[in-house]
Amino acid sequence: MPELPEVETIKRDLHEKICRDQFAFIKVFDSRVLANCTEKKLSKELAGEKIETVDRRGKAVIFRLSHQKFLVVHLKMTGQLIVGDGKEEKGKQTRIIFQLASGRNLFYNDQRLFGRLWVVKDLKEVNFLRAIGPEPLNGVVNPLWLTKQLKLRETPIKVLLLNQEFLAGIGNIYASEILFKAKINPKKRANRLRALEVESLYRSIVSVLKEAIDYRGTSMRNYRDSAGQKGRFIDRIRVYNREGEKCFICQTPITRIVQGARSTFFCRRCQK
DNA sequence: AGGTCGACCTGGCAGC
DNA sequence: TGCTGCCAGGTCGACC
Repeated sequence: MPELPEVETIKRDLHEKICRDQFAFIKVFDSRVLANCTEKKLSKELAGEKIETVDRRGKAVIFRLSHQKFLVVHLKMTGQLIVGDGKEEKGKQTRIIFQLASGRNLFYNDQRLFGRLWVVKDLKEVNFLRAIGPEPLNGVVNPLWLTKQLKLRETPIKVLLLNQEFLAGIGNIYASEILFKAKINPKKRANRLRALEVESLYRSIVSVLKEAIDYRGTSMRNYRDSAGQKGRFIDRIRVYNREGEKCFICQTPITRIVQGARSTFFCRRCQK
């Protein structure tokens, strides 16, 4: 579910709300979400830990704690991190409740149980963080870097955008949206993009992700922010999940294809 | 090296 | 109403 803009929204809100608060008591309702520890170990490791910062890397939320320790949360498709004032009831999908010293609760909800949490001393202990590519919005990624990287890849550009070892944080919604904005056919091989297309792709990656952050993400189905609110970028979506509906530019019906077992949406006329 | 597919799960929705 | 099948924002590992 949550891609870079959704996770960034959650990260900013959590940093604002619970930074400097402290974990008090942790209750686990489904231990399948614990990637590298038991309920007992999680409670023991976190109890008394102060939250120094809340960060993001790709689609993961990273709580930096006192005593050189990190809580890493990957929300996968349906995970949510929601802050309550301490009076809210546990929901059907609540898998963990973190009670904070301030009396508030941090809920980890996850319908499909794909999400995972790690407690580590070193972020390199988390496999996907070791292999993850650069952040698209932090200045490392630029047209020159993109040009060099694309030259090395024969894979269809849509599939490459989903590869987290290439770039961190882009998922299925934004991959389609970025390529629509850049007017690039999702089936086009990465190394076949012309200089102008690479330039356009770079600008689209940055502008689509930034705009989606401004709108606090996209709520297709399950996504909610840390207050349980939906993201508003759904109103700015141009192609995702719009099969058969008219392209906003040329009125051609939007096409759905399958690439790497995932749906891709695009306009046959605008994206040559 | 790159691709494709199934597995991991629950639940919403369309169609019959 | 209720059943079946399909689909879902992510990733991993097996296999070709």
